Amino acid sequence: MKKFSVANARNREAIGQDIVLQGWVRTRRDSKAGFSFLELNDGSCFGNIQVVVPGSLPNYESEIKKLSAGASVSIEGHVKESPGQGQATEVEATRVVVFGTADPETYPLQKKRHSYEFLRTIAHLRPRTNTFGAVTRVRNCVCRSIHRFFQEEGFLYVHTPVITASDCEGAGEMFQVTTLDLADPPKQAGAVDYTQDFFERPSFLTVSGQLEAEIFACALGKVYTFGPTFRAENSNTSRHLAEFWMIEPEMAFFELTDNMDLAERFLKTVLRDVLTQCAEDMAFFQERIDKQILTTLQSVVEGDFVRLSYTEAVDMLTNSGETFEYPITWGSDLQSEHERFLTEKKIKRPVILYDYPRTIKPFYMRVNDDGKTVRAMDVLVPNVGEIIGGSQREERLDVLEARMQEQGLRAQDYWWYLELRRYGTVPHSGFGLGLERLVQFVTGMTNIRDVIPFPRTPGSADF
RNA sequence: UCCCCUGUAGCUCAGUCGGUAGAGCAAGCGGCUGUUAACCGCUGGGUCGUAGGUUCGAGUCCUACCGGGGGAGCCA
Repeated sequence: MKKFSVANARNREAIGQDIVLQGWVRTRRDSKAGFSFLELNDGSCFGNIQVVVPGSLPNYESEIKKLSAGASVSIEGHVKESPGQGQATEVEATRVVVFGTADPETYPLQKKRHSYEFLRTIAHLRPRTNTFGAVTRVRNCVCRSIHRFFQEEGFLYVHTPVITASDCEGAGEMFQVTTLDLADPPKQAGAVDYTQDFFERPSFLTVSGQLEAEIFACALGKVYTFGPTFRAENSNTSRHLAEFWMIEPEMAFFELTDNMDLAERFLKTVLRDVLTQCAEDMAFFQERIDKQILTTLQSVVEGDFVRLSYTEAVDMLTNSGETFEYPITWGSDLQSEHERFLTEKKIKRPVILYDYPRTIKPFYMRVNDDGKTVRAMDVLVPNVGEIIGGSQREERLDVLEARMQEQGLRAQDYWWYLELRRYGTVPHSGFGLGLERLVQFVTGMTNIRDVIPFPRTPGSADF
């Protein structure tokens, strides 16, 4: 007999076949007519398959009648059209093998709604819930779509290092990596002697692969990274993780408008793929998580992103008539409330803001001819806020050196980065996208800790 | 890190003005049923986050700590 996934067995085309199904019991309902219904799920799709188990099976009284949520089984049976409502097919079991029971007295998952807070405390079991199954499948779909998009656009997937010895990435607090004995580190003149550490210098977990990605873009054209990223910021919000996955494309011969075009095309492709490939999971998010999610995603796919310069955005906010907690002044960074107003209330679509004041952006962003702004861009989406941050990179050696000096950075720490400008420099651009924020946006899940299998946040690294 | 809220049964929560603890779901038992968040009845289930304090008396008021949530900052 052939093994079928639940997804395949639920398909009408399976009717008439003798199959094997293996998975976990979601519920059991008994009929006093002498048989039982089992709802079985194996992760292959959102829905369960209904298995009808006749009372004539030899282990019916001894095992089947004791099955409860969470038990694991292997079922041999015949697929037929279901006479009941709610499913196209069902399986009439001829044999049921119980792999493992799940004592209902102690099994934490019940046939009811649990809070996400509680489910986080049982991260080893929460993938068995409807919501986390759906999140996991959508997250997988997003990742597949990301790779497909870049591969079809001619990008090379490059692996930038997770461990970095340069303390100069400047994108936030870093986790230090060391093999020194922290209780008694070797010392030299009162300070820790890092020449005795594993890499013979202080080293850290990466906060961005961008600078290394630029190296490959400046040799091979279009590249992207997709890997884990670490921030030791003590930020406790529904949009931040200490360990998250980031996608960073980097393109030679791309100016900022090319960068914006790519970002827009990229997001639309991913959303379109999720809508078509995860329809059943998305219907669940629409029903139980966010009643607007399908129309929101659909409108993003169909319409153009609105592009506004920072200066235009400041004017729009100033003239909006809206009262904000924080004042709007040209030259200071926009607050969350400002960004949310633009993308959720005023424009009600994704917004790309660009040409930010140079004083609030990092050294590597290209300075505009006005001398006051840089070629930065942020993509803002409803509900999540900033989902993409990127820029055209400064390719002029002298300007870059001046910018580093302006921001108090030592040129020798960046010697290799500067050499990219010294030898065959090219205009280039790129952006960074947080995978979990994208999954949040797509699913409507409000807490980022519920779109990653094992969230790491300040004070929390269980499982 | 700051501000606000919160912690009561396995889970989700109620608990009034300070007077010895409640519901729904889950579980166990029984009934009913081609059922589908099944339904009906009965039963068991509690160191009220922790430690102090006020009081004749604290789930309730006060303080500290711990956990969780929301918002802010930082960012992706």
